[in-house]
Amino acid sequence: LGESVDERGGGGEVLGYARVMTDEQMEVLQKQISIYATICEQLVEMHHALTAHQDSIAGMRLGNLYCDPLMVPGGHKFTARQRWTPTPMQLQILESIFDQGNGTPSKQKIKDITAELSQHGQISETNVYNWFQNRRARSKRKQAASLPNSAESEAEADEESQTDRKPNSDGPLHQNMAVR
Amino acid sequence: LGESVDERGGGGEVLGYARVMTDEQMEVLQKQISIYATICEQLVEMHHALTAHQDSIAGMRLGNLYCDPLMVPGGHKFTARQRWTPTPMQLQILESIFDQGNGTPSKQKIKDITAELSQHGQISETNVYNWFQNRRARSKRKQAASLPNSAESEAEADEESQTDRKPNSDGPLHQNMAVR
DNA sequence: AATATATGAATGAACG
DNA sequence: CGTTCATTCATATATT
Repeated sequence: LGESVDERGGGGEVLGYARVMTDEQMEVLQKQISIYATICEQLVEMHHALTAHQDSIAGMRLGNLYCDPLMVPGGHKFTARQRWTPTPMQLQILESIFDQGNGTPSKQKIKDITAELSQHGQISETNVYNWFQNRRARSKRKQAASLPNSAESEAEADEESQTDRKPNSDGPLHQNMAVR
Repeated sequence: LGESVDERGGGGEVLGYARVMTDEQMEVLQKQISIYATICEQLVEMHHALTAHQDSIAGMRLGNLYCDPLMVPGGHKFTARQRWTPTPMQLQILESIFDQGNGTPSKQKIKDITAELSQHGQISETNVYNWFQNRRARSKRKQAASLPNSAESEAEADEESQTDRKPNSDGPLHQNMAVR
């Protein structure tokens, strides 16, 4: 692990806000992430070890426990979800695949990916397919905001920025902490 | 917690280096951490479930590892994200435009509207876009809830489950998965 | 304060 | 593929 936060100041054309972190803070952050990474590794390992023999522990799929940390102090109870929701693990994997560049995966790729992801929760090929479609589409739709204003510095090519706060989870930044 | 990340040493002079992160990077980081946090939560939960019958409740050995200075228990964020709030003036304008019927605020329209509204406060095209999306969707839902009750006297009895509607994911339907 | 509701934003799925 | 719909999540605001 390690690495983490690279900086891309971009052409220096950072619109919107920027926050400043001291080295100490950076370290704390990295450590934090590192700790999670380690814990996850160990837990996953443990999981595999534990489920190696009795792999059918009451259908104890990690993916099936969607975290439903909803408040619901006493109102509803958990209703089954009608639409697929990627587990964090699945998301992690999907995201990393997406970041590897190669655009929309081929049919075969989809199958492979689905196969792998299903180890982390229920999922279908359609889900994967849709996910990539959406990811790509939304990632693209992001250039819309800043085109009329070309008066700004133009350092690199693929620098996108936005005028106001338009937080979008889309990742222009290919920097996912590897869990390894 | 962790308000923002700046400030340190009151003198106002920063020793050492400081790095700058864009909002996007912050988001990526937060998401990353959040994912790990969630995965860990679930794994721990699973661990407990797995070791439940083993009288050694010692499943807590892991517990000591989590140190979590930055994380907030509720959401895994350490920075609060502010969301756009329309000013009364903006809202009024939006509302009137909405009432004009044009259900489809085309891209160009959005730009225009945004331009106009920005004279009355901070706003982005995405905000406008979202606003119309929500407005329409909710206005639709409202009427769906008011006129219906026709034949369906509904012996009902389902606790609160309006659950099954779309058989979750797996398998069956595949739309045309283009192979690119 | 604690809880309830309104509403901006995120996103899986579907449409053309 | 780009756009749109439907549902959900999270936060701001209102209510007790």
